[in-house]
Amino acid sequence: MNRVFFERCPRQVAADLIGCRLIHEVTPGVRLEGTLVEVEAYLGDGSDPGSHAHNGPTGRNAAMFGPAGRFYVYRSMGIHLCVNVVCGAEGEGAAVLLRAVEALSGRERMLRNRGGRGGRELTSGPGKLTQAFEIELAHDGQSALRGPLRLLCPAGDEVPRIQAEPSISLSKAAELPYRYFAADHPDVTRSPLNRRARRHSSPYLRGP
DNA sequence: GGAATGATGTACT
DNA sequence: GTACATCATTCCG
Repeated sequence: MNRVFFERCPRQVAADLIGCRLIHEVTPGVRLEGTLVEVEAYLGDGSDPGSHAHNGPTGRNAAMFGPAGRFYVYRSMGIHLCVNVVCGAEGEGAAVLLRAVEALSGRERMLRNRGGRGGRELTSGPGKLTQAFEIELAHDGQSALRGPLRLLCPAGDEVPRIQAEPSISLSKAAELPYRYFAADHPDVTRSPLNRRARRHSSPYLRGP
């Protein structure tokens, strides 16, 4: 995985990210690791009304307009943090939101971070995974290619079956954004939790 | 199982 | 003031 990987269309990046690893080396020797099983693409160039970048750069979304391959971390609904990877060309404002992972290592520490909520509730949502992985606002703008918090493509040949779920209608856009998830992990997120998905009764990481 | 709601920070009108 | 790229809790069946 290199910077060119992220300099493509966010939908291609999103599809290729499924099955990749999210790694957070909190301190030397303490390593949290998981497999990405659900992401969501946000297009750039003002073409995605649902994107934080749609109305141009602000203090919060500045990282989205920086070079590809860096994290964009922001506070959602006042309580939770969400983490994206910046994609496309610099200044384009494209990104992929990391929505769910399957925990691989450091599960006990994640469980503590999550206040004891484990099982499917451990990392099955944008706010949950940032809490479990100890992702903070300080990671905003940092590289996703190297550093304590980073993404890694597995060398193996385990290529998960990918499903794309076009969110057929945001109130503002026709068919954006796009959610991608590993079909092999239908249980990682609960059924529709966010209002938008509920409103349009679109399946939210439901099994085949 | 599914639906409604409060908590809470920030950007923006 | 309003709208959110959410989550946990509390209802109801």
